[in-house]
Amino acid sequence: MKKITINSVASYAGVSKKTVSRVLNNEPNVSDVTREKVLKAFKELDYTPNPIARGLARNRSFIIACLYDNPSKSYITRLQSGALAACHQHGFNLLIHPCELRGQALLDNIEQLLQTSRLDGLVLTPPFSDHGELVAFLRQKKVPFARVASVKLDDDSISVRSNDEQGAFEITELLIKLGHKDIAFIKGHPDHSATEQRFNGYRRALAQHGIEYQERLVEEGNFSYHSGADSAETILHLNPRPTAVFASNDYMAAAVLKAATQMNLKVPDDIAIAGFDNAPIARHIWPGLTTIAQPVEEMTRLAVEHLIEQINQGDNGDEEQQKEPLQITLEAKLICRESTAAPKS
Amino acid sequence: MKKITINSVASYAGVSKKTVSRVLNNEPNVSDVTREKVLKAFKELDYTPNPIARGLARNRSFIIACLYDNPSKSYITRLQSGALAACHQHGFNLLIHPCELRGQALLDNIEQLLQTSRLDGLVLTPPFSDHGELVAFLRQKKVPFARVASVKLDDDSISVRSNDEQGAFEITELLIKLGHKDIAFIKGHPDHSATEQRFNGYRRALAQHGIEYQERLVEEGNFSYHSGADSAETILHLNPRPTAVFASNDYMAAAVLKAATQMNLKVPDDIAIAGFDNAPIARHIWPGLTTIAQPVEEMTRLAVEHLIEQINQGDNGDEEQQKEPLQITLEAKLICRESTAAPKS
DNA sequence: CAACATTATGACACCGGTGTCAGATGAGGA
DNA sequence: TCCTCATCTGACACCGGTGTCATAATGTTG
Repeated sequence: MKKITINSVASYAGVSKKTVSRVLNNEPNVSDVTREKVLKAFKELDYTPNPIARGLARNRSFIIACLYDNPSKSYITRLQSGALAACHQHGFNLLIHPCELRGQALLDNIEQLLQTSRLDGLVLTPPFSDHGELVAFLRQKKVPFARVASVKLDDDSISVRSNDEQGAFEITELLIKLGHKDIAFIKGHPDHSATEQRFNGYRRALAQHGIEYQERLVEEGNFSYHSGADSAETILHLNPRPTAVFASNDYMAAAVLKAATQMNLKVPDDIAIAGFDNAPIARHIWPGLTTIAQPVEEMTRLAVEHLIEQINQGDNGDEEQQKEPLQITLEAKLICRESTAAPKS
Repeated sequence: MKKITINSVASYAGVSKKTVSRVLNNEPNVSDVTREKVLKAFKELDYTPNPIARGLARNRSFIIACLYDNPSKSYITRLQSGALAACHQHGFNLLIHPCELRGQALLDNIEQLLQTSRLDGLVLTPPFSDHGELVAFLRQKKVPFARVASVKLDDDSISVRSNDEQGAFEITELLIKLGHKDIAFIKGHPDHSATEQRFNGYRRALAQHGIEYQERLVEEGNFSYHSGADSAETILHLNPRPTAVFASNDYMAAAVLKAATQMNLKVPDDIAIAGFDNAPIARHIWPGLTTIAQPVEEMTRLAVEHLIEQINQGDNGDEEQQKEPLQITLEAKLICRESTAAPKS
């Protein structure tokens, strides 16, 4: 089995390389007759262009990388799956780049990534979406990028997010309407902008319903199960104990649930628990967690979709066509399960 | 900032392209003086070779793909992380390729993947590790591949696994030693070879301890939480009810735990539960699941490591150096948590 | 010192595509 | 009929590396 190159096709169809290339790229100025001949040759020879050669000639790699550092495996795989969907649709491939670094080491690492793989673009996911230095660095290097779940919408880059603040508001409001007044809150990782957003939603709901904000009810977490367990330890021993806990994600909520169960507290009767993200664990435990579902795949898919668009347009002439800011906010959805109910007394 | 190519370096160092290339690839026949000059030029110009051009010239892409279809997100990310570690160490990049297809559609899909990305090699993870047609297809196409967690060790390909049969044996034996005799078993997905292995371990433990195998205690699952819930429904309503349930993975075990809790059964007192894989959920729920931990990252890392070795050697002459079969089995480890104890009565 | 082996280096073609530009072809207008 | 212009097409250089081979420089042997 010998390799089929553009030359084979050209001689088979009786035209020049360049004409084959024209057909390949849907360029204008090819007569219908010629086009048909070439397309026929494609079929009969079962030709597939070599993306590497094409990449060399066009100075493109058709590769996008997805940068992440997130404790939630389900979140990561959902990100990946959305990114892949968009990539495949446009003939791109996806490189995954988990990265725990921060500061200068992060920039060095990314620089190396850029150098060694000649990426066409980068998808930033939390907590990198709002990493100021990194964003500035990429801008300076003129590397196209898109941000998923970022908050700072004050510029012209591509950004797709869901409404964390609103989600947190709704879940807090739900608890309030059930009759809870002492609602503990566990914050997420300070690097993630969602952390602030969710906290803001919590406070807005309290304020709007005339409930006083109590600092004693707020714990610092970092989105990991472990941090949730630590926070739970503190919260569940408060006196008086809050009647509800809203954790900034489901892993931390699951940790609260486990701790409460170990203390023989009934959930939701003795203490109501709510999470965020609708991770698989939210429905794998008993009682299932009331939480907020975000369209993670869709967010990433859209981000990559627009990123590829930008890459492709930057490609053909016109230098800096300066699209208008492209910022999309999708809705998050409240999901009620068994972990929330009215307080017992 | 202009691009630094091999030509810039060559003229800067006052040598030819080819000599630069020689230094780049650590080829022999370069005098120390020349080598130093070139290395100095690398440093001063901050040169990084273009992997795409190199790929074109050598007909290599420096890309490996990881093929998977697994319901467990944590398993997937662990696979990825092991594969990435090995890839990065050798200057390769990793493409992820989740794939739900089977039969001819699967082969077509892989063929397309090969065509469009010009992979250098493929890592097969369950359930593809033991997919006969796929393996035959890859062999015929002479695409290097390595298998993770495969069972059929009857040939010369690279394969890294852990001892599922032994793990299942140990966990069953643990239950038996605690005093359980009626131990239910939930099978995994029939496509995964681990399914058979774990079942074999279960039966061997029963046999070895003189406990009669009861078909009524065995349910068909598919490794998903949902299938575990279905099986649990059946098992927990058996009469007489078994005193222990061993599910082929942690998700199904978690489903059993949830179902049992909903039925007001105490775990482990009324019913003991064991899982397999040591997924995060095993320690995120209460009571924590007794389970088997496998070195998933390490398995994949080793597989990729050897795959790259094979790719690199196939590269330089000598055609078909026919290494001896490379098959590695790592140990799995029993982890005891709170979900197992002696039967109550 | 001639004859030869070995090492070091560069010229040049090549990998498989794309960009540039000049020339061929055919339609429409004077 | 001749000229102009728009549409097609191919020759050729180029992307940034690697492989092949010839040749120059050096070392080894009889």
